[in-house]
Amino acid sequence: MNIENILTDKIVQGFKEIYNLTIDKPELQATRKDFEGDVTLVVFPYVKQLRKNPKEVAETIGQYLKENVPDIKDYNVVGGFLNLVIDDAHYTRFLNDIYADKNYGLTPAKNEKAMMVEYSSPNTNKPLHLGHIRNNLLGHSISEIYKATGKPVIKTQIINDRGIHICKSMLAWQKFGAGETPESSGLKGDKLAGKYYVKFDQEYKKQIAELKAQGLSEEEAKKQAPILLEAQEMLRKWEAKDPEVMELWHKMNHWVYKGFDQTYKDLGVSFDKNYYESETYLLGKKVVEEGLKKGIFFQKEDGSVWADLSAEGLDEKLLLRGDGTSVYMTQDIGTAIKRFEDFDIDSHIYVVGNEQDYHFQVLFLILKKLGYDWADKLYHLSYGMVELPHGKMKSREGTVVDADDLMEEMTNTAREISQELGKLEGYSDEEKERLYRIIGLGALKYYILKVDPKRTIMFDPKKSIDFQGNTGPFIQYTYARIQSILRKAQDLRSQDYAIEVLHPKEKEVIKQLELFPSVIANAANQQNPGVIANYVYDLVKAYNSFYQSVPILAADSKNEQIFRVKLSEKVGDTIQNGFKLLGIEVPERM
RNA sequence: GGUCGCGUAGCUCAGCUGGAUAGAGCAUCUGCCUUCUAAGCAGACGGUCACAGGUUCGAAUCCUGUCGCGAUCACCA
Repeated sequence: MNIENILTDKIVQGFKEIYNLTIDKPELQATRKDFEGDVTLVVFPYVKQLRKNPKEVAETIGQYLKENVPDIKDYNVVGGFLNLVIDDAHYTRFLNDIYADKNYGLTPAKNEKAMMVEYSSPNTNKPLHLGHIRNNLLGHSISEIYKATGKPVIKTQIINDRGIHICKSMLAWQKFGAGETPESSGLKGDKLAGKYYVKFDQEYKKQIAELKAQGLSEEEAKKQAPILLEAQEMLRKWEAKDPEVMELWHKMNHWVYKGFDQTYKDLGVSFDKNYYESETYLLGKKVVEEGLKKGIFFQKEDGSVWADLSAEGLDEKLLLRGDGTSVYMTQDIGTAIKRFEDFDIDSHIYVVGNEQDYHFQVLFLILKKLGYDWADKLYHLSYGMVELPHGKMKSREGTVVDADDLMEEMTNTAREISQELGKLEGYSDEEKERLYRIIGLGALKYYILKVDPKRTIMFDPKKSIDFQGNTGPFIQYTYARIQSILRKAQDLRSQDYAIEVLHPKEKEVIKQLELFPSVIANAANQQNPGVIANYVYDLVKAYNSFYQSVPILAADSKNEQIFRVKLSEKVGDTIQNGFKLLGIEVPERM
């Protein structure tokens, strides 16, 4: 049992017995390095009610804890701070207790309803880019983190496979593609579709220029360009299920899905269930119409249906167009309801960029108005944009950082650094390449996930990402070194130890290990994988400091060797488990 | 203009459910590879926590206002 739980119970009991005062479980903090002690209780909050001075209260509680908690060896008081010294025996015992549990900190799946997590949600007219990488990493990681708290999770994406943008790439392929396929061109399917989406835009711009030369205004030209009219015509045909258009649509989407699958696989993310916009885009209509009958929504003269959210401090929001067709909001209403029908879930996270904050605010409000009791169990995991040094990514200006390219670049950088350092000599090329990928992707994933999701990330592709300091490779490197020790000390791992006194650095490492379960809970509560990343970093810092200052395999006594090897192994396990929550692999060597 | 988010070291970021003297990495500088992997360790340098008020024993953290940056306020998705 970790020391904090023991102590907080005793502190509550102490206040009751001594002062007859009932208090909440206190928050303990780590004692500052410049003071003696391991954990600290701040007594200021209680002195007011007790009308006693802080020092006296701290002394009294300190004395009580020393007498009643065997692991409290001593205490000291500085102002209103009660610093408690914990016996080394507690820490050696703690390591022993958790040593054999390979899943220390992780809670097995509880028997309760699942949570659905939606992320990625790509358009099928262009490849995935850096923004999707942040989205996918967050979605995958938050799913893993919830699973680690025991919550069953169902991962999903909504694939935006319909609409004018899809028709644009289909049309351009039809006109200029000359039958090109992924096989014939050697391009990934999503790249091929993206190529023709760009092609469309080029042609469109050309036509606008021509029309302007003929005397039309910019606005008129934009509306009248023949290629745009053709695309709109294609969308109408699609909605009428024209066989020829449907066939083309199926063919190109199939290419794109295959390309996405490859990117997802490389990125290490996956989905339990896909939803397609083409299958769900009409769903919300019925619900909205029923809501209209019940008077939850209202209708304007042109027949359009609206939600009035002015009482909630928001505007009116369109739900159905005058011609009865649905909009984005309508679709999301329908999709949410369908998901709660399809699956036995009690909550839902949408991993979507913060430019849609307002959309989700409105969506959740509308579902609540419609009377769904799960409406307040919907969360928008809103994340900031990824910005490049020149500003935002714009696909039309070619400043998009492609997801596949970026992953390859990271692998290349890992390869260069590794070769420069002369690491991995003697391993097969295949093995080396596998490790370069693990390291390169580790750098990328860690770089993105360690930052608080709501913050905008500044990403400079030229400078690329560091491999030193607070980075994925730094942590992976520590893991690899631990594995090296374990290979050499195989025989020590099964033996028992008896340690009386700990090296201060060892104690710091175990204190860090003690925090792991609560860190996972925090990460889930805050929906922030960065909490895990920064924790693992702290653990590794503590371990490295220990590793450099005391020998592990050449320790003074056999007991110490065993203890230190086991401690190293546990740190390795925790790095691995922590990184798994971030979707980052860990190398046996590097 | 309304709403929401952000503003901490030269740069990238922690800390934010109020607690002791503000924490890392990068960059710059100094040491440490005959010892378990130096992608490492130890140290130096670097701060009016955007600004101004307020709340209290105590504020980077909570409240109000100001400034700066971004997003959003579409019969786009």
